[in-house]
Order: sequence, then structure tokens, then C-alpha cells
Amino acid sequence: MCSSAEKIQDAELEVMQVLWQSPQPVALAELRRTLSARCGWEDSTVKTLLRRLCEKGAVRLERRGMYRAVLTRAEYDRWSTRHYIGKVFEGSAKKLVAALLSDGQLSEADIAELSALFHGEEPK
Amino acid sequence: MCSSAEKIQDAELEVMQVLWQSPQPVALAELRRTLSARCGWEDSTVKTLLRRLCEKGAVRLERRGMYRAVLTRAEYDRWSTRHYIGKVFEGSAKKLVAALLSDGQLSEADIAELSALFHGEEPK
DNA sequence: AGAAAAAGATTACTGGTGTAAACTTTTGAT
DNA sequence: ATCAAAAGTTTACACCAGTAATCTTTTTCT
Repeated sequence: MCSSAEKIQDAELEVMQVLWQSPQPVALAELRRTLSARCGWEDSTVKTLLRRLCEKGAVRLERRGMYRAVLTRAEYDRWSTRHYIGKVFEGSAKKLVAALLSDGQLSEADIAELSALFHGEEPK
Repeated sequence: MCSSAEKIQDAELEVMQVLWQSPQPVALAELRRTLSARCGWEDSTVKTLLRRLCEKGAVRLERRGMYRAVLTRAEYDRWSTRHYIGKVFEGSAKKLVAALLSDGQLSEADIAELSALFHGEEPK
């Protein structure tokens, strides 16, 4: 139950996002380049964040200079949404969606697509 | 545009939630009672949080011992969802809802209700 | 008026997060 | 074998958030 996802901090999430969007594993050099561009971080900052992520079990050092995400994006999303919804919407995902709707955060097109999803696939 | 909502911290949110769920304004004594029960906080903790919220403009001291939420729940929800979706779902509310769906965080009943909302009211 | 109670203001302390420098070890190239 | 570059490790440091004690002022009760 404690897949560590909850403890991932904002800065760490930036690192995870880079790991998630390349085929695994990713070279430190590339992490450094991407995060320097995207966040303006120094080399040592990236290393610190990688170390913390490894300590949390969210990342693994595959081999020298190659890092792999252990925590998957889907896992992170699940945990973080649960946490967020618990904090703000009394644990009700439905309330969150209703709020998005009444805030106009979903376009007509979004709604159409989601309606389709609501009735289409989903395994269960 | 910076209605302060983004900077509301977790502990502060607990206080806001108490303010939001009683007809405004709320007596310090009641905040203290509720938050002591709900969060186990001391009197001075509640006062510190109220002070910080006042500094942020999210709460106002209406008159001695009576606090009023200036930031509304709807405003907070809007800002916090935007922020969260920006951080985790590349700014796409649709992606968030799709994730909830594939995670099974929406029951059949939820989906039915939301489908109705999708096609029913909403002023726009 | 004086004292007790409540509210408000000031100060504090710890741990975590963002950010990074500096030091050490390993590896690849001459 | 040596040296430089890259990677890994250690240490650092400021700020904020969570939590609270204490001190001061205001109100209320007798």
C-alpha cells in the first residue's frame, strides 16, 4: 500500500516525468540536460533528487549512469489523485469531476470523449 | 488572478474547511473545539493558522473572536484543481478524469450521475 | 475596581524541501 | 600508467510548514 508515491515531492516529480517519457532507463547525462533546460537546475541538484528518489524506492540505478523509474506513472497518478481527492473533495472522485465541470474545466469536446469512455472500454 | 488559493497549505486547509461548513462567520471557540477534535491541535496552533490565513487574505477577522472565510470553497477548488492538474496531468482535466476512470475510482453510479451532469444543467 | 477568562500577538523550534557546492571514486582515453 | 571527465557521495544551507508556548491586551463577571 505504501508504494512511496505519496511522498514524491514537486521537484522530484519533475525528474520522474523525464524518466517516464523516455524508454527506460535514462542516462544521467540526459536527465541533466533535460532538467537543466526545463527547470534551470544544476548538475548537483539533479543528482540530489535522484538520490532521494532512489532512497524512496521510486527510482533505481540500473547501471552506472543509467536510471530507471520503479514507480510507474500510472501508480503515481493513482496515489496522487487519491491523496488529492481525499484532501480536497472528501474522498469523492465524483465531486472532483463535478467541480471540474461546473468550473468549465472540461470542454465540450472533452465531455464528448469522456462520455464515450464512460460507456466504451474499461475492462472490469 | 492570484486569489491566494494556491498558497493554502494542508494544515490551513483544515481550518478553511471548518469555516466553509458553518454559516459564516465562525467563533474562535468553535474552531478550536472542532479542530482540537478533528486534528488534535492545541489552541495556539489554531491561532497561528488563523493568523497566517488572515495574512494571506483568505480569512478575515470579522469582529472579536469571529472569523470569516474570504476565499470561498469554490474558488479554492478551482485554483487547487488547476494547480494539481497542471502539475500532474500536463494541464489536461480530461486526462485526470480518464485516469480516474481507468483506475476504477468512479463507480457505475458515479458515472451515471456524471453522464447526466454532462448533458443536463451547467449554465454556460 | 479587580481578577479571571478569552482573544490576539510575539517568539520558537524542528524537520523537510529546494537548491547546490565540494569531495571521492570509477572509467575511458592517450 | 596517468589523467581527465563523468558519476557517485557527503555536506550544506535557507526557507517554509507544522506545531506550539508564552506574553499582552481586552472583555466580562463579581
